[in-house]
Amino acid sequence: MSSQGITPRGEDYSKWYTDIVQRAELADYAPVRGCMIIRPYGYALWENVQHELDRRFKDTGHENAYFPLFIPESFLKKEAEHVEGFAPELAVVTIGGGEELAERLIVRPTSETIIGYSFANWIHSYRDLPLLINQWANVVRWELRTRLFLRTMEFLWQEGHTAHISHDEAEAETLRMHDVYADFAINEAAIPVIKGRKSNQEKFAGALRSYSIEAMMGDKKALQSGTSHNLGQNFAKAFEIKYTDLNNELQHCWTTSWGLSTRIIGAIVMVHGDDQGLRLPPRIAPKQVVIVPISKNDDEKALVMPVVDVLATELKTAGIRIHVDIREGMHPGRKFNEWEMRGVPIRVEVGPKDVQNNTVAIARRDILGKAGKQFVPREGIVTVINDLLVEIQANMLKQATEFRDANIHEVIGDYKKFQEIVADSWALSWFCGTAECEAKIKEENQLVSRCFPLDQEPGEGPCIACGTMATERALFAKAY
RNA sequence: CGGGGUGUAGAUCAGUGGUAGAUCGCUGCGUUUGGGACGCAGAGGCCGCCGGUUCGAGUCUGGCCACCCCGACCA
Repeated sequence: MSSQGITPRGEDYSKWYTDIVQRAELADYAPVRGCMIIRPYGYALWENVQHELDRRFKDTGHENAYFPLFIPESFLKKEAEHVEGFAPELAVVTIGGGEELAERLIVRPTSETIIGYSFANWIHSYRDLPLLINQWANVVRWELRTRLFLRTMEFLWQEGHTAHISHDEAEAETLRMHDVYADFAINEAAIPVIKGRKSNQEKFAGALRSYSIEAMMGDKKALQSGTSHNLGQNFAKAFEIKYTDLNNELQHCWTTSWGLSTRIIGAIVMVHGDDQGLRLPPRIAPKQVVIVPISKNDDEKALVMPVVDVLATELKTAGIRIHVDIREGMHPGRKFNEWEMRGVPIRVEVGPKDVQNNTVAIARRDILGKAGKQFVPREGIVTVINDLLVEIQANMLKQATEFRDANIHEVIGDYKKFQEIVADSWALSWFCGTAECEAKIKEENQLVSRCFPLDQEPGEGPCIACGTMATERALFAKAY
């Protein structure tokens, strides 16, 4: 049976994750090394992610565009750090139409270079700035080890690219999009992310500064799921993205880039999933409500179905994403388990007793068993469901937040304790951020700093690695 | 690329040198349906690939390949 025998979440986390992703029909491995087939249910989830992000990008004034999959090798080589950072993970096309190519083509690992080329052509005057572009695309990185959604050779994402007249404006844009990601993660995906700045060692290849949102998975590992980069003038200089300012002088632009990928779906699975399977936050669940009609015979069916139809129409009209499970010959219990496994937030049961009593049974996915099941009057059902969807969304965020907070520990100055903490959870410690200290921690704990959280109280304390006074705390955790 | 595993039905896996198996799923018919129903019938296999030993190999053996897990690299 497809929904039986799920590996419990605590037993073997990797196995549980792969199991859930495949059984809930989000995605499968493709017969191509490290590549993924996203199934309709998984893609519907991604479409909701896209919708919510696009809605925000519209508010921030970004426009969608599309750039080529193939990038001339020479483009990548124009920015030294960038090519160095990506070189090991590039897929390169050397033959086209049976002929060896004069210049090799890179399958984009990200589009800064080809977009930089375009920006150089589009921007002439300060009046053309800021230029705010977003692209929905696939990219390819030749990863050594892959996992469904979390790391695949090819993945889908959105990448935003902008150009500005000053460093400060570019920095403001970077932080604005950083906020957009955090807002999306917290309010749509119910993932309580921590906003932070990457250390110099961990920042994007070619960037001045990188910011990320960091989330805690169910096994207490960290997952970086949305990054924003202030690229300074590095790419502008490499691609000659220049404008004429008010004084008729040529200036280089200041550019940014930021991206969020299908990896967020893996995060949703790992943050919210339980022993019973997937749990999807109502706001992005492809199906928010599943209606299961129950009838023993044709008479009962004739009684129940008209009520189900009315109910379905009411909910659909109210803009709720519903599914009516009319499969014959499958017992209700089986359907209940299947939809729980697929993470649908609310199940509505309609049987002869309900029709008689003018009620329906409502079961919520965030609270399983009797405690989460109630019989409510048919009248005003839309309001009840709408309120419950909001409540479930809030409860899932609350549960994830409590779990996260219970597993972050502040460690000051005590390296031994630091090592004990990071072996199993997250540590927040004063950190000087030098390459030497980063290397020491990596060597001795097999992990690097996740970020310097923003919005921290000013102060200073001894760097956890070297003991010299540091002015910022960093988060440390094992990561995907 | 290092360390550890696994390759047998759609899935999960048994299989002691001697006729290829179980459970679930799938198809058909009937009975069922408020927490994973049942009966009967059926379909489905180059036992990862190539060689060796043997009268005989899913089983022993050599090589190759693929996949999974733990690292290194990374979103």
